[in-house]
Amino acid sequence: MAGTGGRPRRSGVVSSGPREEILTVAAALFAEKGFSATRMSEIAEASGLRQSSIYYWFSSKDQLLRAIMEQNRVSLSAARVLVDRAEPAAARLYVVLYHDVVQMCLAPLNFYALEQTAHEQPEEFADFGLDYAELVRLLRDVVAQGVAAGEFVDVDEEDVVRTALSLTEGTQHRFHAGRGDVADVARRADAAATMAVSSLLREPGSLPAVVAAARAGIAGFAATGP
Amino acid sequence: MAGTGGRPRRSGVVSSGPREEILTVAAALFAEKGFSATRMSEIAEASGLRQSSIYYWFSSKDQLLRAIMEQNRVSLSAARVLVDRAEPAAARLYVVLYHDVVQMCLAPLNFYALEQTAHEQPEEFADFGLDYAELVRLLRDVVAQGVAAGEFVDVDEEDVVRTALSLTEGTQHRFHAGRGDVADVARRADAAATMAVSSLLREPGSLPAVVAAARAGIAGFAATGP
DNA sequence: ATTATCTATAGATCTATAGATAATGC
DNA sequence: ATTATCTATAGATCTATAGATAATGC
Repeated sequence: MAGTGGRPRRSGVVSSGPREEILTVAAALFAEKGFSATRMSEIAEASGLRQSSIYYWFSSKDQLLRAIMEQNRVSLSAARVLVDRAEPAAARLYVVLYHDVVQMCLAPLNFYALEQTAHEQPEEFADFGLDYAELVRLLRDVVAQGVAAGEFVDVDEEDVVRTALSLTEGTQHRFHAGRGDVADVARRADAAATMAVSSLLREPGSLPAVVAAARAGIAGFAATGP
Repeated sequence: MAGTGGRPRRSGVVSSGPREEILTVAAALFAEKGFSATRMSEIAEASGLRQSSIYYWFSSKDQLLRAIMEQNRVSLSAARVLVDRAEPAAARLYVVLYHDVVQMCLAPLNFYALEQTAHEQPEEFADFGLDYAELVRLLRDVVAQGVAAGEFVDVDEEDVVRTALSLTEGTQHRFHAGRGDVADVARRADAAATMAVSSLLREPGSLPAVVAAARAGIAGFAATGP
């Protein structure tokens, strides 16, 4: 990509792939200080560039955020696959919530920062809200299946799903806000998924079996297991 | 306070207590758009004032935020009182978590917005972090008491407390982000506290009794019951 | 000739201050 | 005389553009 031509940087920093580097740096700054409070000059400095050189790669600050969000789309793949599988609902719910935390923690940008921008520019970021709605729908089905099968106590599925997502989101926030250690992600994801699932189990003693089944499942769907 | 003297506003809006009104308006805007992205001119316009008139009441934008945070200090009173009481740990934990959600939801400013500013200006907002640490400590004690008494399954107290607080914080975020209806706060607080507590109970069937005991307790400590 | 950077700066904010103005109270 | 507002604006950013410059590749 790079390495061919171009005036040398004043900072002396050599980059292979300035575009990716700028995205990484910008995501970290947006997450730390917020989109609006982050200056293009700060992104440039952290990238070893002059302020205006960022505009060679991205035509505006908004486009920069757009590019980060595309990298960062919260995937629904696990939920989509698992909603129709035969495993117990508890194990499937665990897997999806676990994934949700891992994905948001490993993403460069705090989910809430992303969400706020989507809220400010609804037309441009409409797909974002659609993904979220689909995740809610899929999880509601899984919870309903668990209730129907007698695995879960009788609950309002909508409430439970919203609460569980508040938990995964709150967990990723605490991680990002505290400059969390990547080695910690699996532990936090497990804690969140365990809390949500075991609050639903009619039989608390079945938790170890649920987690074991879920881990077998996680191996099939995720890069990072507990 | 007001009503005495002063040039009339160009907007015609009459205010008794401009200071309080500005704080309310500013908190709403800070929560919605973030501190940095909110302009003094927007706060002024929403208050029926001209931009520079805000400075008659607050010497700077930072002072405005400071004043909001002081109004908004997350209270530890319930936790402080309950840590030493004789009720079952489950009921006490429920009460504190319930309160935590209610308080953060009813506060004018999203807790995370506040936390971010505290993070940016650590010297000025040191008390904020101390309050949080105390809450963690108190809750850890309550959970440890529940485990020792056999009410709760055997867990890592630190993990559980951090996870439970991620849940209450995530819940208030979802509330503030969604322009939640105040009538909904009790329901959300109950959902969050219930999820955390019932994930710990050794005997899930005891949940109704726990919630009943907690409600009796809530009446004693809070303005808002479920 | 192409690529990637730089310097310089126009134009658009945004915060905060200075000083005028229009009420009420004495 | 005091209070609370207003208008006007200085000064400090901050984004984005224009055009120059210094590499490599042909």
